[in-house]
Amino acid sequence: MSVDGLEARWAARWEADGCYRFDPAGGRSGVFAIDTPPPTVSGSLHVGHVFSYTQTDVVARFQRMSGKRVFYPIGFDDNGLPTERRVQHRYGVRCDPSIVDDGGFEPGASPADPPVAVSRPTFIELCRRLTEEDEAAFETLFRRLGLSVDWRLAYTTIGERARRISQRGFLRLLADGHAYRQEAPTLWDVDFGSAVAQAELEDREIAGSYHRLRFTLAGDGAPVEIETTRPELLPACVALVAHPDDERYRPLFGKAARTPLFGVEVPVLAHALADPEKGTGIAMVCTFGDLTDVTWWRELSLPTRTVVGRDGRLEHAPFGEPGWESTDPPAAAAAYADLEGSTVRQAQRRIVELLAAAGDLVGDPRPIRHAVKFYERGERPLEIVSSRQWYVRTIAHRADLLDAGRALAWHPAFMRTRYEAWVEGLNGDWNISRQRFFGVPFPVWYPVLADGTVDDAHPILADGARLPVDPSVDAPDGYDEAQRGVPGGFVGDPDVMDTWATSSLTPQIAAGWGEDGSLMDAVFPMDLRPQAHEIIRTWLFTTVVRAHLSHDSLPWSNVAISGWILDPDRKKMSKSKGNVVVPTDLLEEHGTDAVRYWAASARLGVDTVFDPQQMKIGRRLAIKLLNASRFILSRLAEAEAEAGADADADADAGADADAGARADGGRPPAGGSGAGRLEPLDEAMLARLGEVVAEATAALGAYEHARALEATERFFWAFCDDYLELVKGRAYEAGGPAASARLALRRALEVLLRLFAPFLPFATEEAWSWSHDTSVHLAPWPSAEEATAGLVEGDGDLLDGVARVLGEIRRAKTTAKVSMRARVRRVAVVGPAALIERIRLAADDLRAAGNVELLELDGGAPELVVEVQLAEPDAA
RNA sequence: GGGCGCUUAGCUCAGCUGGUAGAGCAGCUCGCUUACAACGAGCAGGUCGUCGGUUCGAGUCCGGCAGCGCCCA
Repeated sequence: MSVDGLEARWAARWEADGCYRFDPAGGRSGVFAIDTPPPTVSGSLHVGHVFSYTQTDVVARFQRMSGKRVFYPIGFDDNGLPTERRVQHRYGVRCDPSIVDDGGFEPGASPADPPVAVSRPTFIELCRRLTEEDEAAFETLFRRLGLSVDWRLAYTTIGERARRISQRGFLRLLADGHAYRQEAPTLWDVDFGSAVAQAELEDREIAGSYHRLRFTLAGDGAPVEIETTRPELLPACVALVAHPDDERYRPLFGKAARTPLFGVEVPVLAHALADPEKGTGIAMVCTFGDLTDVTWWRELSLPTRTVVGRDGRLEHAPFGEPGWESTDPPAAAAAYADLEGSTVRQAQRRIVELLAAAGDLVGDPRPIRHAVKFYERGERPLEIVSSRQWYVRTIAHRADLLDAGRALAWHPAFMRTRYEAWVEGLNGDWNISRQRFFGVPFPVWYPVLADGTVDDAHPILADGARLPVDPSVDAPDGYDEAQRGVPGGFVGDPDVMDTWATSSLTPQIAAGWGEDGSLMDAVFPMDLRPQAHEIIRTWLFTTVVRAHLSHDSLPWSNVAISGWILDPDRKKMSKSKGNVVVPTDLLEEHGTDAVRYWAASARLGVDTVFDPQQMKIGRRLAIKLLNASRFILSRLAEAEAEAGADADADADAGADADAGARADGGRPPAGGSGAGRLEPLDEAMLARLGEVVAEATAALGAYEHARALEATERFFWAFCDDYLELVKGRAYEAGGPAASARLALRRALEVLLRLFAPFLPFATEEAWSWSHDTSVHLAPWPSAEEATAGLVEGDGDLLDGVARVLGEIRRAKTTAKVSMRARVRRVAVVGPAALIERIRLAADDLRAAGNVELLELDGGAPELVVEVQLAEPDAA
């Protein structure tokens, strides 16, 4: 038997039959809704996708078989910066929003070099073109993987519906007072030219230097020395701060100090965040060097003197004018003239020279390594600039968000800690605007006043019926396009939303919140969010925020956190490390069920080593399942053929071809001619099977799919190795004992195929199809009672005892280096009376399976001891 | 610096509420047996990271330490 080729055949069949279509009719309680992660399509296909999406699919299939109507949509995350970067590299273009109409761009065979500037609409069109290609690749992979998603429910995060729902969601936040626009210090990546949110930060250790600078007190000219890693921000200095308990500086609080070079008088203030251990214990506050500066600036109500522009260069600073007062304006202006226009790095070198020349640099700069904030995709340290941005309130809801985290069921539970640490560490509201292009625009315009200035305070909001709108192309109601940018007219908000501002609405987008035919009532809040742990602070957190603010509920009741894939050196697999494995090759080589087996063997939250060996085991399991199924069914068919249409009890089971698809499947044998009750060994096997069903069902219900698979697999191998061998002979015969074996085999097969179905959808479907017309994936999940129905006793220990004796017989044969088929003259078994009596009930099967002539059972010993005496080898 | 997780056979991992260590793979030996040689049977292999505590009893519970990974500063 081969498992190759099953994928294409069954995937096509499932699609044609609409096997996994969601049925919206009926109540919420009958639905299991999954908020599937939309993969970032500009990223590469990755084994990680195969891994985590399989784990979710196992849950979906289990819930579907358990009678739920499974809402299992899929999306593709295509908006945002990763796509922009890919487009830039792929085609050799860059977006210049000042270009009005360039008539499009036809990419050549290779990227244009140097890059061609294109208009915003052209750039967006290129983004769409590329994401369509990417999405097709993902769809192919996911279909090949056998994900039981309803493809009719697919969405993209830049698609029209996602844009409309994002904009509608934004307008609703605004109406409810949960969103606002404000000029504020903003984390800024100078290369990308965009704001960055707290969630997108990462700390990196880089080299820097402490520079000791000499300030002077305004009154007596006494020196005050501070240390800074960013001397180039000296012209932006607005205060000095020391710890309130620091005796060295207490006398200075309230006095003014004068900056070197620029002669700007700044107050000396007290603040608890000043670290007496750091440097000289007194720090300069600049607008803005880091997030602590922002805190000081805000809490001490300091003025703003910005010098770093959005391009990362020092912009004009009008020393001598209001806000830039100096004791010596010409000298300040002269010093600054040397810095203006240069990058922060250049400015740092230059100002150190100036300070040294002026004698205000104390000693040499002292090299250190320190943690600096970077945008996670960026290459230069972030700057903090003052800019106008849209924010969503999070700080005000911190307590509620913590409660929400506690109300969520986390799998595994310890992952909640990540969420709580994040929420507790929030230091500002969520900045949702980005100065980029390929994203969802804000549905907002601003009036242009008569004097030509933009009236930011009175935004013009889009009407809900017009969504989605693009304010860079569409004119607001009551205006026409000719009024764009002219006095008395309007301008569009130039920004787009943070990609998480859209992704935080994936449940609402999938459910069509506010759309015609909305599924919200049927599927929201959803049951499950599967995702990886590194995006707890972004995707999970923002989704919780949106559901809380707009629906006053959790977005889902459960979250399943998958682990990472590690390479054999225990490093996270990633493209940059060059250690990724192409998943389509993997599926081709091992087969889908095999790869799924590997993925499903891993528990949630546990990082897992990429292990082709494990896939080989899965492949063997799938093949074994096909072989065992074929064997059992062939026995049944043969027996039926021989029995003809007579009253053999087996006819009952044989005719009951769809037992598994019926709620009352697996009935006990009717009182036919031969079978009053099942044989004790058959009952024992079914009793054990019942235990396995209970264990697997409980495990899957608790999101412990690996445990369910392990239990099922362990039973299955024992079933094949021992039970099947024991009853093989009997199943051929006629009469009650044979009928009992056949019924037990059929019932076990029916149950086993369904237990394996979520894990090995292709092999189980194939085997199931040999005796059913309907899909195993729509068959009811087996119950323990189904396995044990009608059992009189059902003593699992019997099976174990018999298996132990059989094992001893095998051991003897292996030790003697003879075939398993070799005859055994005598087997003497002693042991506890109760156990011996159980084994006696299966003595015939044991003799047949071991080819034993004489089986002696004696119940007078405390421990089970088996003595095996082989027959003389045949002369032949 | 604070926190979370992990550490069990050569490898990858199970061991849930404490009761004499498990699986698969790899290794070794054997067997073509009428479901399966892409298979089957068997053997061997571990002082459960370390130190201490609780307990009649600890891989399991508690604390310290070490290593690895991650999260947050």
